[in-house]
Amino acid sequence: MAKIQSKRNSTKKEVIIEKASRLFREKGFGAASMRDLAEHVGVEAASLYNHIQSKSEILQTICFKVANEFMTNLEQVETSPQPTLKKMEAIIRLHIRMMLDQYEYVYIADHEWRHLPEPYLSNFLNQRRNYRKRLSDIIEGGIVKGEVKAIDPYTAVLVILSAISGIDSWQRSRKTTNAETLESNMVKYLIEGLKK
Amino acid sequence: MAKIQSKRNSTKKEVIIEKASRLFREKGFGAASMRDLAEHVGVEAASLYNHIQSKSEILQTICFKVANEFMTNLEQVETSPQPTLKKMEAIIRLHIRMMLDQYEYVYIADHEWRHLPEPYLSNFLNQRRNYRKRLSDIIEGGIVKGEVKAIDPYTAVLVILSAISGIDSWQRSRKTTNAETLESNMVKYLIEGLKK
DNA sequence: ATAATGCACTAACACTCGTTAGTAATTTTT
DNA sequence: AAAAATTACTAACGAGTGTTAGTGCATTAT
Repeated sequence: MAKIQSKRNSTKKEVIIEKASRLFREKGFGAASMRDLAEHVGVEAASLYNHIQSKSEILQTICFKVANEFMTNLEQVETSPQPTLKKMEAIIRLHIRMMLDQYEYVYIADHEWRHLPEPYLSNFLNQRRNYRKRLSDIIEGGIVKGEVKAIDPYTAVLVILSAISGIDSWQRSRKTTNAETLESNMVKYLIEGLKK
Repeated sequence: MAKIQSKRNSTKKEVIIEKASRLFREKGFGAASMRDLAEHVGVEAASLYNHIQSKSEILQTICFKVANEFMTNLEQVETSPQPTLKKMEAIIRLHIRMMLDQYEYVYIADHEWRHLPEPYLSNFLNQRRNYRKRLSDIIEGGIVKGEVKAIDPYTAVLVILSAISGIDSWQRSRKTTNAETLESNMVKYLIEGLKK
């Protein structure tokens, strides 16, 4: 290896992706330029290409990293023997926590996936559709077993996921509210709507 | 007046803004180009500037049009003598309906406001903060009067607004669900979380 | 020690961007 | 009918875009 690694335990590629995630969130993927990014990394724009292949490769990495993380967790919850409401609570809590401490990444996967080039775009949307379908299957199963109020499962999924992804506008406006309070308030509201 | 107005009852400026709203939503403000827009309007890019002053003027028009519409409605609800839950239901229903039939505009005001130039950006954010504060005041008033469950009002506002703004991802994936069903399912879930 | 690799640099290419200037045609106002 | 205003056009501007080529230095592997 050559020069100093800016951060311990991270390759330069990881540093680039980390800085990019911040930039993409602040300015949007389209408005963030490679020269912008290079400046934040502390290098010339052309040098970035020694570590990455393209601007959109960064976006792909971020989007699928997030997607995989959620998918992995969902599989664990699906195979666990908890009652439905506990499953949903676990999923909700994971989403909130991801939103709070991997804010940049999650935000981008939520809002900037549009700019993925094909075939990654279709792939991503398929994964997302699949994820939501499986979430709504959990809720539907809960209704059948009589553990959950009779509500349209798709609507419930929509409400839950959207509500959590809205935390971003929270983060900006109220840094005073601590994370646990927010999390428990949110869980309370969202789970209450599922209880019989 | 000169040439044909592409649509009855709308000036060319309105046509431009209408087409732009579609484009801005699909590609994002940054990625949508004036030449793109011109093509949709059926004119050369330079000709657009006979009707508008700049690209960001379009964004401003859209964002503040939406903001004003919500503000006007909020004022009506605030001064009406309904119980708190009815007030909230009215607001929720308006938001859902706006989302369903002014989708493009609302989406842009929700997602593309970042690209507003100052001082419009600050202005917009102030209005938004004000709107949310007043919403949470309504809920807080309901709690004091014992009409609403004791829940953190800000969290409730966040959940409600975010959930509704998530309808966009619905619109794309399930055109089969009719609007009234979606609206009533959503109201059910969101109001249930407020009931004692 | 020598060869091979890794990585940052400068320069540049081939676009695309929002926007302006200037002009001609058409329509509206006087 | 003459003057004024409206609006679409072509051409072009300067700046910014992602990205590639090519060079040279520093580190690693042989």
